[in-house]
Amino acid sequence: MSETSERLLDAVDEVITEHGPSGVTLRRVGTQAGLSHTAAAHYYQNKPGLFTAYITRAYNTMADGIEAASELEDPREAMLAAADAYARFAEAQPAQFSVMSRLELVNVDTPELWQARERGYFALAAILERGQAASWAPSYEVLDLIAITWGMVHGIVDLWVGGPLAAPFDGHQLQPTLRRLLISVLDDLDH
Amino acid sequence: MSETSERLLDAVDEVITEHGPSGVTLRRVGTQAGLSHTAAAHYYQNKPGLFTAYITRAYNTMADGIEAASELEDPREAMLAAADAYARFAEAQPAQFSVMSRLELVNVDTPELWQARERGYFALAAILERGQAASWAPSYEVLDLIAITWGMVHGIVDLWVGGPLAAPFDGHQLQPTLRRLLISVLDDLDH
DNA sequence: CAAGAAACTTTACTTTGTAAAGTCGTTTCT
DNA sequence: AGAAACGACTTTACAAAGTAAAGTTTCTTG
Repeated sequence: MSETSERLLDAVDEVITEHGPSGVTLRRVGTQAGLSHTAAAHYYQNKPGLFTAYITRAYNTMADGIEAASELEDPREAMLAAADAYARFAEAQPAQFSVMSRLELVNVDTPELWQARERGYFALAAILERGQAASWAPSYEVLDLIAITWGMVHGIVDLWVGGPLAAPFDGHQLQPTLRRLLISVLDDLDH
Repeated sequence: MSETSERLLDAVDEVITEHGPSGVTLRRVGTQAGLSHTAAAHYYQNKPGLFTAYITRAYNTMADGIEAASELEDPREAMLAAADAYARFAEAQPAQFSVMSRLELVNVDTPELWQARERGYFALAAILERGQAASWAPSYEVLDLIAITWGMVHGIVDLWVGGPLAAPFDGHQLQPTLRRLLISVLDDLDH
């Protein structure tokens, strides 16, 4: 990863922020980075290649936060911290969050991308496995716990950020609300 | 809604299925519908206009399913049926589901679109209000219940359809899995 | 039956993605 | 040291796509 190729990914951020995800053009990205209109294609082959790199970096950034959370000893606290990290990332990097799930923009057969996506999954699975070993919610399969918690966290964040949940929750803040809801569900799961 | 304008929206479906969401071009849609390459622009002004109409129709179709479910007497059964409808729609109309949340593709200031999006929300809210009135999960605010259940359903479906949950749940089917998980959570919420 | 409107198509122009070849400074080989 | 090769881009060129504007044909309506 050279200096310049990183700068191009930063330029994608700026272009998305200014013109929205579909306002991203290779030419604009190049210009934004202070380079020629073909610089992005030079480094990343083509537009899918650029998005693949951009989204892979986003997943890795997000996974950093989740992995950091997973280092907390208490699995319950780790889970809440992971959800916090998720919500914080979505709000801090809306440009990135808004395109992370857009598989049609990327080259789907890129190992680095899948690896980056898996990091968050594995970190979460580790937290829940520890929680289960510590007799927290022992009656559930780990896989089911992942689906419930991750699904809920992702779903609420996704429906909140520009989605149909934004209006009814107007005036509330995502992060504390998500935390409160997750605590409720975790408490209920744990009996 | 004339015959022809509907046919153009069907053509969008076919083009997405064949070329993916970013393979949608006005020219292709026109050709696919057996018309000229500017026909879609003629009916819907421009590309965002076409997507706005397409996505609005998708939300309405989905809302039909949820509203039908909400007519079941038992609120718990209605909730499960609504989740079923959600998952069934996502699997039956992957082309539509894959672009429904892509706000950047549409004209966001289109009342019909927001109306269509709200229909599902209101139907769900009605189910949960009835559930609460019937002393089902009475300790929760309706808004929180919506966030938890809808968030979980949407999140799982979204992470499942082409997302990172697809791999670990390989071999399972979305609809029964979702139903099972939702039942668990509803049972736990209801104590 | 004439006048206009509806339902498109044709033409034309601009933006964008991308291939291919070019430039220019730095490294490596002999 | 001088030539060859390479890296890091830029320039040029072209086809696909969005869209504005004007044209054509067919249906309505007075």
